[in-house]
Parts: sequence; structure tokens; C-alpha cells
Amino acid sequence: MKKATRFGDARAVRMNDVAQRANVSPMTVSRALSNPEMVSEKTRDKILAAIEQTGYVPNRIAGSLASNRSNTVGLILPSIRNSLFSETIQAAADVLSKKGYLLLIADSGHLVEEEEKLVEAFLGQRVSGMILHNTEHTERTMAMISNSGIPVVESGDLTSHPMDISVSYSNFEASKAMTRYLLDKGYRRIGFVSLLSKNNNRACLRRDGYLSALEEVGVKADEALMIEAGSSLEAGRGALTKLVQLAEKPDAIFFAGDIMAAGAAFECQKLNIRIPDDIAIASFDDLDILQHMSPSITSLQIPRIEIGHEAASIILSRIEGQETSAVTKDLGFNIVERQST
Amino acid sequence: MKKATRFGDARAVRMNDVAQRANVSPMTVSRALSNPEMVSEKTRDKILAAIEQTGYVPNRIAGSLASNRSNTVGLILPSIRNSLFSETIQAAADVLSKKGYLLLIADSGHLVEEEEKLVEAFLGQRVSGMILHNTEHTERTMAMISNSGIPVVESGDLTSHPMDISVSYSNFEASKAMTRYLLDKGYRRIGFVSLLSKNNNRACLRRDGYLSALEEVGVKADEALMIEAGSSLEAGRGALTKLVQLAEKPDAIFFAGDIMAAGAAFECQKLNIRIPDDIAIASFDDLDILQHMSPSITSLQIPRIEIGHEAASIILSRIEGQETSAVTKDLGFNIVERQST
DNA sequence: TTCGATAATGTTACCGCTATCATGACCCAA
DNA sequence: TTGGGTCATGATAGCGGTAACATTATCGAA
Repeated sequence: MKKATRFGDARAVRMNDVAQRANVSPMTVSRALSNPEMVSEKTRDKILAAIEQTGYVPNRIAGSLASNRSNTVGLILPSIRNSLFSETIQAAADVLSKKGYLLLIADSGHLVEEEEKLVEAFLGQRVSGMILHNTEHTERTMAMISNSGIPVVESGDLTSHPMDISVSYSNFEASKAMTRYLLDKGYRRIGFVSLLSKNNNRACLRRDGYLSALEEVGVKADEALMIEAGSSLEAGRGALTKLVQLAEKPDAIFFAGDIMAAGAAFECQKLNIRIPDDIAIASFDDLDILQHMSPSITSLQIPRIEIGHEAASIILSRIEGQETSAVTKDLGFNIVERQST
Repeated sequence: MKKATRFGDARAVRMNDVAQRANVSPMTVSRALSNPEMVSEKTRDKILAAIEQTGYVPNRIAGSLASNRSNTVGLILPSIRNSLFSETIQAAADVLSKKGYLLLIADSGHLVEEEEKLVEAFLGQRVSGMILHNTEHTERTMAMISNSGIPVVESGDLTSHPMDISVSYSNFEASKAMTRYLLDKGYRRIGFVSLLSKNNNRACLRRDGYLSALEEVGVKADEALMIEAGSSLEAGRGALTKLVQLAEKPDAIFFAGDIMAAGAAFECQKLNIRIPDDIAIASFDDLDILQHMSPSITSLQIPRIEIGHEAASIILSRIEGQETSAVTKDLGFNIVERQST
């Protein structure tokens, strides 16, 4: 069965066509486009005119094949849907597009096997670099990456053993710091609502940070105060409901991710639980809405834009041949204190 | 100055290498990968083993060049940052990745000139299709697209003259319907907070829908009730503040986009303005948080996921050669009535 | 036995561009 | 005048695959 390629076969204008029209060799056209200064002004003008007339669009596929370079960079996220990432994506895309690079984006659904497939697909596209918002990978993923020789940034967490480049903040330290902050405020029964820890290393690290802070201060962790919830307003409400029904209620709750804290705050409003008098609330990600709620909610400010920006910048400088050997860039975090604690 | 290509020159394994190791011709390897059923099982096993051993990753760039097909689809958004789009992106990515296609995403910053550049870049990559979340384009953009012959979906608004395929809902009708709904509820001084209309056709269409509804019912539009605001919580608060300070206060406000209604609701809380008793509030996009707030906020439910899904599906079927000539797919919208009106 | 259909594999050319080296034009100092 | 430098351009040979056609092996029916 022959596929009816009814579309896409308007035979495209090639460099050769432009060359003929301009009365030069294809090579000169190529130069006029990628190294204009190597071509005399007169010739260049002729060529540009010919391009204009023919509507020529250079075929980067052919160019990439011939030059063994591509102008794409791959980005793999655990979930595109999570709007927290959109600032990171945008920041990366901005930096890259300024240098003529395009961003290939894909979604691993938090699965390392899926990530493996995507890495392979990206390498197949001969991306010039990759950003992985994840620090756990399959053996094969790591083998493929180290084999490829392209710059790769891991950005989900600051890892001590990056494959190549690490640009992030420490989930463990951030979580620990926020817990410390609550402890310093005098809270002692601190609930901890984790993201689903399955397939999510960052969720585990945050929990460990929480536990570590408690331990340092000598507060015994209480399993009953630690629950997991999906990343939604709904789940946040549910978690809050559960925790306030305990016989020994928490005096504060640290929501370790996403939008859960907002859901919980909404639920408090509904249940007439006063924040922070009855219960304090702290959040991990500093979503815009947290500062607008009444009361406004204390949270960790994560350098999301900087991560995208730095990751892309480092990749670019690597591509351009700058050494910048193995890099680990800690972009830190901030505790933004608000009314809720 | 020679660029130090210290990275990326681990000379990659080629199909030829695999072929030699498996004692077959490159062509057989190619077939084993893309049409396995054309190769005998024995040969296929040999080839797969060779691939495994060498860690071969097919070069899609070369494949695309030779076959004149690519496995990428381009998506251009006015702003990646706007989290409203993330569901659309994800839905499209899901559909595409199931068929082995990758998504190139870029951001036009609401500028048609930027869109033009991106379209050119995408065509340069020989994307198999494109999705543009916008219905206004430069002459050149349209020329390039119609020239390319690839399937292109416009998804920002249901337009009567799509370049090729239109998958969306009608901003005009949606806005009009919501305004009608408010009018039917008995509200007569209805404020309208628009997104910045500059470079944003959709914002204008929504405003027109609002005006049209008013006109139909014979309510005279009042300039004082119509203001523009950026798409942020902050801007929503500001808009509300302005409107309630008017001598003749509105009895309802329709926030025609993004997250502004939530900001306004927060502000009401702070100012002790009762919703809907003192003022009713309606929102255009049905963000998750609107249904969780107290009071919950009436809004228009836009088929964001369906748009991504349909757009990608139609493009795929076009690529595969199905006719589906010029398509206009109206995915509609829903008014979700809640406590705020 | 022989021929043609079918399945499995190979050969060749070429996709559209760029790296590399070769060439020609021009200029100036010796 | 001549030789060698510089600048602008051209010719050639791939990049790593795949389309299209060619070839060989295999097998059953005539």
C-alpha cells in the first residue's frame, strides 16, 4: 500500500535552485547564509535576492547531516503538565532561541524507562545537548549519554554525582531548612505531606530533609503525621482533613510540593480553621497564588527561572567549545516568610 | 579559529558498522528497523544482537533526509509560561509520542514577526506538521506554510478562514455566552476585564462577544466598566479595586482570561466584599483553583486537553495520508456555574 | 524438470547540504 | 617582471541513511 503523500511534496526549493538563479555555485550560497562575511557584498545581494524570489528555506536536516551539528536541544520533564516547569521551559527556550537553537520537549511521566526511550529518540535526532529534570536514570540511559559525548544537564536535584552537569538546588537542604524554620518558630508537632514518593526521588529527598531537621533538634518523628498525596488542590485538602482529625493534631503542616498547600488553605477556610493560630502552613514551591491568599502562605522560593536559564547557557557554552568541565551549580533557595507561620 | 569540538565527536556507530557485524547489507539493517516483517527472523536476531553490542542509535537526521520525512511536529505558543497551555501541550505530546513523533515547542511572545521566524525555523527542520496557537499571521508566514504543503492546525480561536485546519472553540461565542448568562441572571452593570488586547486577537474577540451580548439585550456598554489588565493575580486585584471604586459600581465582573478572576476574589476577601452578594464574579478560563475557592467561581470550561489531542490526531492522520481535507473542528465550551454568580 | 511467483537480501543512486581542498583573480613588494 | 600573499569562488566528495530496482534463493504447480 503506497502512502498517498498528497501533502508535503510540493518539491521544495533547494540551495541549488537559488545558486543557479544567482549565477553562483551552491557553496557560495551556503557561505552567504552561514558566513556572510566570506562573500562579497555584490554576490551576497544577488543571492539574497534569489532567496527572496524563490522563497527558499534552508534544509537544516541536510545541513545537520553534512556538518554533524544540529540546532536542537532536548528537554525531558517528568510531567509537562506541572505548571511549575513552565517558567523553566520558557527561560531555557529564550536563551536557546537567541542563539538559533530549538527546543525539543518531551515527558517521561516520571518513568525512567520512558526517559530511556526519549533519550534514545533525542540522540537519534542528534540533539546538541539535553536537559533532564531528573537525577535517576537507567544504566542504558547513562551509557547512551556518556557515549554520545554531548553536554547533559541534570536539573531536578543537586546531585553529588552528576553524569555531566548539574544545575539545581538541594531538595534535601531546602526541605530541611523549612522544617528547621518551623521548629525555630516553636512548632513541635509538624505534619509533613509528601508528594507521591513512588518513582519520585525528589519527594524522598524532601522527606529525608524533614526527618533530618527533626532529628537534629531531637524531635521524634511521628508516622501518623506523615502522609503522601498527589499534586493537586484536591489532594491537599484531603491531606489537611486527615491530619486535623488526628487525636494529637499537628500544630503546623509542611506541604512538600506543588499546589497542595493552597488546597489545604482553602479547606481551612471552609472548616473555619484559623491559620496560623490553629495550625501553621508552609509550602515547598512558591506558587504565585500563595502570596495572594489570605493569609498569605510561607513557602520556599525555588530558582525555577534561573535553572532554565543556567542549564541552557551552560549547554550552549559547551556546544561552542568552552571547556567548563563537569559543573555542579547550586542555585540555592529562599524561605519566604508570610502570614501562615 | 578552530572550534574545539571536544564533545560530541565520539564517532558514532553507523548502520554500516552494524551491518558488517551482522554480516548483512546496510539495507537489511534499515529494513529490520523500520519494516521488521520484511526480514527473516534469523537475520533480524543477528541484527538486533549487533545493535545491542554496538550500542547503535539510528541517525534520524540522515533518515529524514533520505526519506524526506521527519518525525517531529512543531508547536508555537504565544507564551509557554502561561500554564493554561500545559495541558494542551501534554495532550498533544502524548498523542504524538505514541506514534513516535517528537514535539518541537517554541514561544512567539505574542508577536507575529517572531512567529514568522519560528515557522521558518520549523520548516527548516522539515517538521511533518505544525500547531499554531494563534490565528493571525504575517503574509510571509502564510505563504511559507501554504508552500510547504504540511498540515497546519490553528488552535487559538475558531476561525472561519483557517489556513488549513482549525481546532478550537469560539472566543467570541464563549465570551458572549458568559455575558448572556450574567445578563440572564439579572446583572445589568457588568464589568469586563480584558486581557491586554495589543497583539492579542483573542482578547479582542472576547471583548466583542461581551459587547454583542450586551447589545442583544439592549444594555448600553459603559466604557468605564471595561478595563484591560495583564494576566496575573496582581492585575486581577488591581482591576477589581478600580471597578469597585467607581461611583456607579458594577454588580458583576466578567474576567476575560487567565488567572485574573482569582486575584480579584482574593482582593474581595481582603476588602470584605461579599461574592456574589455585593458583586458577582465570572471567569473565562476554568482554572483548577476557581472551583476550590470560597466561594467557588463561575467560569467557562475550555476544552484544553481536547484541543491538544485533536490537533495532534488530525495532523497525524494527515501525515499518514488520510484526506480529511480542510477541517474546522469546533470543540465548544461550557459554562460552569458556581457560587460566585 | 522447468518456470514463474514469492520471499529475502543486495546494489545503486541520491536526499540537500557542508568540509575541504583547489582554483583564479588581484595586488604589492622585491 | 615575478613570486607569493589574500580574497572570493568553485569542484568534489561525502554525511548516514532510504527508495527503487536488481538479484538470488526457494518452492510448488504444470
